[in-house]
Amino acid sequence: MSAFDDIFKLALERGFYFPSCEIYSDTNAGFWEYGPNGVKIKNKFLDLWRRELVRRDGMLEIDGTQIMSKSVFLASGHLKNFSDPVVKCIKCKSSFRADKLIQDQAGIEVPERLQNDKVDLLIKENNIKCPNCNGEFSTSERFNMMFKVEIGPNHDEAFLRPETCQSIFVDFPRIFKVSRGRLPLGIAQVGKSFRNEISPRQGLLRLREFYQAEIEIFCNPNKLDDLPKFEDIKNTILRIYDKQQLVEITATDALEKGILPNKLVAYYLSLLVEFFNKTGISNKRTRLRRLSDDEKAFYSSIAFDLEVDTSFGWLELVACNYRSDYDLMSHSNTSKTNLYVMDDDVKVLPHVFELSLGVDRCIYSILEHSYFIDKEKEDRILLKLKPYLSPIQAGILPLLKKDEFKKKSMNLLSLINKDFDVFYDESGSIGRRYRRLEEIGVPFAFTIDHQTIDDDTVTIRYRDSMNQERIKISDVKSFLALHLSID
RNA sequence: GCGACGGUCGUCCAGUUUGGUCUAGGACAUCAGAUUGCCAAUCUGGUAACCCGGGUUCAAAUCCCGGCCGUCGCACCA
Repeated sequence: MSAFDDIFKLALERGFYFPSCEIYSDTNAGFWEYGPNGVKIKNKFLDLWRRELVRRDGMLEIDGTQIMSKSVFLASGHLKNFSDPVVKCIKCKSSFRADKLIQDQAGIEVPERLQNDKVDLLIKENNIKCPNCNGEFSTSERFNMMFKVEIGPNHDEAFLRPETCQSIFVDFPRIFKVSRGRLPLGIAQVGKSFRNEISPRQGLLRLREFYQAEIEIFCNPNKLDDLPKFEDIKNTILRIYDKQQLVEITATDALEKGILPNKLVAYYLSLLVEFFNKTGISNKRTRLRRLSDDEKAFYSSIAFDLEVDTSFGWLELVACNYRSDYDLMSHSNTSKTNLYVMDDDVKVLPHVFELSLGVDRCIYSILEHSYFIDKEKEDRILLKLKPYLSPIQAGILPLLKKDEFKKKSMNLLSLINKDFDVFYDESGSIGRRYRRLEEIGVPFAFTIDHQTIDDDTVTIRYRDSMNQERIKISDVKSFLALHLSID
């Protein structure tokens, strides 16, 4: 059984995530729900992201709408780049851009918005055949990854955003102004994005509706090395993969050797790495992969992917793109809005460095890297989640199902359940209850036993070591606060 | 989207070849009770499923058709 199967089974059995609308048979692939435990991990993961990136760097967070107007995507290039007519050979199944074929074989210029039936007619009239096998073509289809929606009684065209960052770009001028922003300025956002993937697969790894946590750093392109806060991360170790080679190198050395282009990129990649070091994803199984020119997105001049090693191989978790002024320039032109800002008395159109994180993939990776089977102890399954990411932080377990034990348990529960995610369980043997807790990653269990009745102390049982020690009930709150702290 | 294979309690599996005691069975999980009392104990009892729609038939989990979903491969993945 693969690690993916183990996690998938655990996710279904313990309510981390599961297919959307699963009681109906017409549910579509690529849509998944987070159950109670999944939501708690996701929220805690995002809290960590905010702590280590947004607050640490003084970024501003916004929450934009998921439906955005057509003009946004005219400017962003999404409409243009994803409305190509595609035909498929019936015989050999190869796919081709229909407009390219018609141009190549018949020399006819095909207008971009030509309707599908007209495209099909052109193919028929000009007797265009598959260049591979000379086979016939199917009727043409348009692949646009964006979901179209209709607004109001006139069915005005709008779209579900295929990436959250467009909100940040279009909101930039107001935020910069009203927040009295200064370059470099990070604007962050967590939210849903939507892509109509052709074949979504593998649970949370490829979704049609998914969470992104994106950061756009707006900067002065002439000051990419003028960054005093670089000192904070100059010794951060980065694992950079380029041209089939992995180097482990400090941020400073990476700059000096020209592996990273400037201090701004080095700084934010370092913050990102320091954040991931706190997620429980094994540092040795991550890398910053430099993308080659033919892999990069059309808007990107420098691109690194933060990747993690999983049972599927290397998986992209964060796309880090230097988007230059591509976005602000095109939004400025399309909307006819001035997006220049003042930086030290000089007017600049800011450049953008982006850290675009796929939340769902991160959650999966954290689960996979936390999953252990303890062969010594009857194959006990445990999720060694960081305590601050665990969906439940402590279990409260009466050793006996007797009234005085239950009463003490309830007292402890009400003492801490507003500040922490805790779970009370009296069902089954004490060993079984410990196992149930560690399977969802609960790091601590407090057991109310005979001695509790005498002296108001409880047993703490640790998930990873299975060790036990005693603590006063009055100290439980501070114990948790201490052991759930991040640094 | 194409091709191959598959879809049965929460999970894993038996049953489908050859339609009929299948009123769908087991294990684990779960719930209740008893017993026990610090690492998945035992006993008793319970809850719980044939992916959806249509067809063939006296009779469909089983055969046929369509759809949906899943795994793998191809293609796609700004």
